[in-house]
Amino acid sequence: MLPEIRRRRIFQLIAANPGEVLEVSRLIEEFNVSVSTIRRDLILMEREGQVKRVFGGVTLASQSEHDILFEYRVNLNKMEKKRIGAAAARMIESREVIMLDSGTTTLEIAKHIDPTIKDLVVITTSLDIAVTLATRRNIKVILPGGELDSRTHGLFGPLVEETTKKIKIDKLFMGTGGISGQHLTNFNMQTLRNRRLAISRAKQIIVVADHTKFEKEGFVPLVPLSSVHRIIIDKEAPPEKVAQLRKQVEVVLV
Amino acid sequence: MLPEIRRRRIFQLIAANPGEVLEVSRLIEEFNVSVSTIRRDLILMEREGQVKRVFGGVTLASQSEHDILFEYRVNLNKMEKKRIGAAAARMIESREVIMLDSGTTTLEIAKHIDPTIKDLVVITTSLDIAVTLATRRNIKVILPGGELDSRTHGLFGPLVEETTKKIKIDKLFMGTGGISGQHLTNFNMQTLRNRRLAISRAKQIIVVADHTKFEKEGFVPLVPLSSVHRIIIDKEAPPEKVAQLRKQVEVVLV
DNA sequence: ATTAATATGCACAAAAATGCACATCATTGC
DNA sequence: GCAATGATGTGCATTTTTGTGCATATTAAT
Repeated sequence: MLPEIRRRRIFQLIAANPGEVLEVSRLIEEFNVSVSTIRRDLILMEREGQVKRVFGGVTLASQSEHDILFEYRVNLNKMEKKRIGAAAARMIESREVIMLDSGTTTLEIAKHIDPTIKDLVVITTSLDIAVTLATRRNIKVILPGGELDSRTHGLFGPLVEETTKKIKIDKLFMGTGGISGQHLTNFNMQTLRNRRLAISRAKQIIVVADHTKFEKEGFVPLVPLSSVHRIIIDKEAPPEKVAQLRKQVEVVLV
Repeated sequence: MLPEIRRRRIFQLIAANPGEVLEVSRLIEEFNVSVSTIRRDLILMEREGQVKRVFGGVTLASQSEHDILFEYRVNLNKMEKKRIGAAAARMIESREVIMLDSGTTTLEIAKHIDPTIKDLVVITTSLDIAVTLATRRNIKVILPGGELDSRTHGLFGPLVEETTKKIKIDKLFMGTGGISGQHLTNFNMQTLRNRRLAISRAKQIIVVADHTKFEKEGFVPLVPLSSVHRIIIDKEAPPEKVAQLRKQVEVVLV
């Protein structure tokens, strides 16, 4: 059996009974491998953040099931998103009001926010971001309300707009569907209005995008690039595209 | 038995009778281990802050279930909560607008909603419920917005109220801090206003409570029992208390 | 086919958990 | 108060689990 397959099976066994502890001895029997192998698997999986090791066994890292889904998606993430997220997080300062759009890259921003930051207010349409930041005492998390989109775990609709109208945002961190010539583009009509409104309320707009966004093109132009203050992209981005981009907006390569 | 499993079971035993003191001798019998072991467990658990040691035994560190970390709470009285949740879910019908309060019991309601239900609208302050229902195509999930409470994973504050004012609710499913004589009680001032407002907007109010709620008493009266239409409790509830309750409100035992 | 990279099992050292004996401390009854 | 009783804390030997280095096997890459 391939180690990767074994590890997935192990995870399935653990996830089958959330809240329970699965014994190492049980896993040894199940897969007919040595203690060392199982242990190394578990160490690996713990580093990934999926599971928590306890003396003699393992449990799920998070007890509520929805965190599982969410952890999965994070693991599908590329290193680039983590780098982008970390770079963006360094731009956040104490006592600011920031808005985090929903998306996997913005989720990485949330994960990288300085743990010692003071009195930060985060407004987000992303449930995943909200849950990630929920335990942070120094951060006030506010959700604008709205209807829930099942695929993105993000909020949309008139409620989002209503709330957005009322607030002032220091920094808006936004993902994008694609980058094309002069515009950021969007795939989704529903979030278009919400995003435009958020942009209008923000002092500074920072876009995060991995290099694949140059190859994609949403069917709706969102905003002209010139209205964005800064864009953070990973180094894999094609240099000629980056050069072109630099004419219109400050580009940060990470 | 793994030490971690034993400690979890110990915690469950303590939480099964909140307010009562669980004796060390009882635990020794229960797990067939030495005094030292139990004692070391309790010292550890006390350091975690979840439990308070007293001479000869242990109690919950706090009276309010809401002060217990969410990860621990979901596993408390799990079976009872599942039964209650299933019963409550059977009362939900297609094309209704329901509101689900945040809490571990209401989360069980969400999990048990009939998969074939049609055009249900669920308004909830609970992120966990929202994520649980997110993938259900036949259910529209709406969050009222608000500030996020880390312990309950629930939303609170003026934003919740604003949204609540605008909607009509067919059925409101609500948890409670405690049940005392004539009133439902609350531990939390923050959610008090939100809950009262929700009650005023709902045609039918259904309260879900496991039997431990009889032993607890929040410090703020929430609403008189008479204003509730139905209350769902598990069979472990003391019969005399249930009888008393029946005088004022329809009681469903599961 | 050869080599490099990874995975596995084993032996042994380190750490954790457990039970026991004994000293100390809290509680109770007188 | 003061002794009796029972609970608590501590040190130590024993058992179990964990971590580590190394040799061997397996897989992937050229």
